[in-house]
Amino acid sequence: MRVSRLFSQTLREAPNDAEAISHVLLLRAGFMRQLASGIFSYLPLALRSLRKVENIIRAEMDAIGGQEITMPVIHPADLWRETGRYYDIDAEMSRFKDRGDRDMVLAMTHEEVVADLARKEIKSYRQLPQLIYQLQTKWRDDPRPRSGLIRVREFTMKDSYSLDATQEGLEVQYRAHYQAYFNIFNRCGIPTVAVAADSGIMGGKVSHEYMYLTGVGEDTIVRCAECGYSANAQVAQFRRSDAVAGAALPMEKVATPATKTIDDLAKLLDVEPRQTAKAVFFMGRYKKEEGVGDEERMIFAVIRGDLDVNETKVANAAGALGLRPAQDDEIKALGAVPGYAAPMGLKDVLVIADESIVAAPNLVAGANEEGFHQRNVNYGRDWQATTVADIASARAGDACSRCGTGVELTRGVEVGNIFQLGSRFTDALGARFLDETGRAQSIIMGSYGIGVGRLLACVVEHSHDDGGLVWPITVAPYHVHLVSLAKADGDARTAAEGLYAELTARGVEVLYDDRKENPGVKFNDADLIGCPVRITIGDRGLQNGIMELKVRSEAGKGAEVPVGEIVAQVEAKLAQLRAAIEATVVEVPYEV
RNA sequence: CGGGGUGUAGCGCAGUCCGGUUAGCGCACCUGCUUUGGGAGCAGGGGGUCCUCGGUUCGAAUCCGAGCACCCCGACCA
Repeated sequence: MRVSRLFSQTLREAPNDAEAISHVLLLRAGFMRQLASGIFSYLPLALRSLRKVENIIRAEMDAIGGQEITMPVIHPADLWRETGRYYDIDAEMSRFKDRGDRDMVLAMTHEEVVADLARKEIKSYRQLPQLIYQLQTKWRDDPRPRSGLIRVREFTMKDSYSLDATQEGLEVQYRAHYQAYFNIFNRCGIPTVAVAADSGIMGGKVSHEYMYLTGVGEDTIVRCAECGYSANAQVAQFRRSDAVAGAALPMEKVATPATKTIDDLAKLLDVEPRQTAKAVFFMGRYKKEEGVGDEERMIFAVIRGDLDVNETKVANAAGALGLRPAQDDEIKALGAVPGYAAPMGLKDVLVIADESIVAAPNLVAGANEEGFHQRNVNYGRDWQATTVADIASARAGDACSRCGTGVELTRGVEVGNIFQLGSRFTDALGARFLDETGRAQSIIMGSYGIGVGRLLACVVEHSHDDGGLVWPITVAPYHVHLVSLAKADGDARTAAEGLYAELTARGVEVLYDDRKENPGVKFNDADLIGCPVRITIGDRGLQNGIMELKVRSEAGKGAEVPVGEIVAQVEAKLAQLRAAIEATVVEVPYEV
């Protein structure tokens, strides 16, 4: 491709509304342009890189038996009603009517369509297992797109779906994805970790998220350096510190004016925070039926005072689709006193208690009266929870649930996820097969996603410098950026045109800067666009019989290469870069 | 949805507080000449619903009201 003919232009200055480095560089280098919040056009350079990512994904999916298909972007709402997700999912799914007044939705994922295909196509155990996948547009009306391609509303996702006769079969396909995903991310040049995750709207039990660790990430990951335990903070487990032991004492009301926080309270009564009980109120959203608004229920979460409540865990324990903090007037409406709420004597409230509460005797809890607390509150004797569960958030330094070492918290971007779905969707849609004995059985499903654009953004976050992008060879839009310093016909131009033609003929992808620009402009653009290898051809070098070959990722001046050796040296360098990436593709032990 | 911020040429910005010639600067773009190995120089030139609608006023980019868009933090989410 000739730069003079390239559709996009580079920008000297970044648009003011770009903050994340991947966003800034992809805009400046002319890879993409924003149309609306979370909606982007991908220009020729970006599309080339995206296609390469997609082809890496295809190769790995095909290698584990995947068959590529394409499913519709627009689905009839009835299909989503059958699985119930039409009601479970809120405004994130966009809905509209077609001309026949039929309810339709924009696809945010494809479990429903796959289960529908399965019920129509799969009749016999002989047809199983299957693995189908697609690379296709998703629309998720995210309330808060941000950071360029890291979180968008319209995006391309690779989603694959496994269909199996048995749970064991599902696990085989799940493990195949587990490794294939590492292969994909490594080939794209980014390190990732697989972490235990919440399954969210997918349901199911086992799932992993693949995290690229970076400060710009929005997910918090709990990791143990000692034993390797890693989990999304939403579900991360840890060992709670011991409670202060003692025989149960009689309850005793004490005046505690103006103690809205646990710290104030502990100080006033001269106890440790872990000797108190903390109450947090949420409104939980429950399944919405046709034509009816959200049904909300008050949830009262109780946890030991030294711990923090984890909303995802509370929602799961309470069976709610989502939570929001309760307002003071909602709390009062139930007869509780904000700041002094007691778990005792509440009615019509779902009480979720953390495991830490049950084992801790003689806690200080609210007295349900402004300015008063109760001492010596004991679980079981004085109050009961609807559910006792793990609803605590792990913090840095908390003891690892496996080995007891202090855990670390890091931030990450989720570039992929894998779910063992089981038969939730196939049961809902009646997707069954006949087993060897002629009995109908539910098809067992798994689903597996990778955000292609987000992955590309992570590659940029991982690989750039002050000059711009530094593409791994595997996803670079072009292999070679050929800079011709010639502004008019002459030896340099002839040599550049000749090399461009020769490399292209040999299958090397070349971006050829044939513009009549000053050298500085061309070098800066080459650095910004970030192709792995740059060749510079100028009259000065040619007079000495050399061209310059520089590797983008290596500092310093490039190498002077005799004209006659340039093609061979370029090919050798490209092979070397490929080999370096390939060396990162290794077996990763499977961890649940 | 809550909090904060920003909307003036393709990009970056000034002008707005305190209303008043023809709305300005840098980069980018076009023409010519010169220059030519790390964002060149000179000269000439094109490009604007000053986010939108309404109001105040002799007069609005500027003041008032409403709305919209985009960004950041949070809620939320994959």
